[in-house]
Amino acid sequence: MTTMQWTDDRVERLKRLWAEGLSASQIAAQLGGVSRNAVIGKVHRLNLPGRAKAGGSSSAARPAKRPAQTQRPAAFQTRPAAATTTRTVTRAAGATMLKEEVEVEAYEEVEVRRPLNVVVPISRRLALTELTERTCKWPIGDPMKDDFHFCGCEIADSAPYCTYHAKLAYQPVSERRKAAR
DNA sequence: CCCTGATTCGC
DNA sequence: GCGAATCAGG
Repeated sequence: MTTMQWTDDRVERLKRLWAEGLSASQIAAQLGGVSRNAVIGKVHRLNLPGRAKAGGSSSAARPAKRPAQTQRPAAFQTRPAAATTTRTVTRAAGATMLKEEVEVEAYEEVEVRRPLNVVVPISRRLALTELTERTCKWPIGDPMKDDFHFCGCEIADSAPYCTYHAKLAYQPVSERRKAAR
C-alpha cells in the first residue's frame, strides 16, 4: 500500500470526525491506512483540543447519533452465501493490529425464516472497517450501494454474528421440507 | 479483557 | 512531521 500521508483532505476529515467526538480508533478506521496512534499523534500536532475527560469510556461520553435504523420484520431476507469471497482487513485496536476476515461479496437469495419470539437487535450501522472481533458482522443492504453496512451490535462470544443473526445464519435445512428421508 | 487518550522518542 | 511503543486510566 502506498505510504499514507496526511493530505489536506484527510486532515480535514480528521478534524471533522474528531470534532464530532469519534474516538481515535474509529477515526483511524474511517480514514483507513492509519493506526489510532497516528490519529492521536496528528491530533496533538494540529493542536486540536483534547478530549475533556481522557480515556473517556466507550459507553460514557459518546455522541454516537447513529440513524438507528429500525429493522422491519421480513419473512425472508438475504443471507450471506456459503461461498463468499473472504477479504482480510486490518484494523488498529490499541497497540495491536487485528486481522479480520469478512465475507463481503456473493450473496444468495435464500429463504430465511425469521426466528420468532426473539429480540431483533438494533443495527449500529457499522462500516466494514469499523467491525471488531466483538461486533456482529451480519451484512445489511446492498453491497453495491453506499448505505451498505453491518449489524455491528455486540456479540456474546467471539462468534461472527450476534445471537439473532446467528439464528438466521444457521438454519439446518428447511422447516417445511424435511422429508427426503 | 475491552477500550480510551497522552506522551515519548527514534526515525 | 510521523507514529509505534508505552503509559495511564475507565
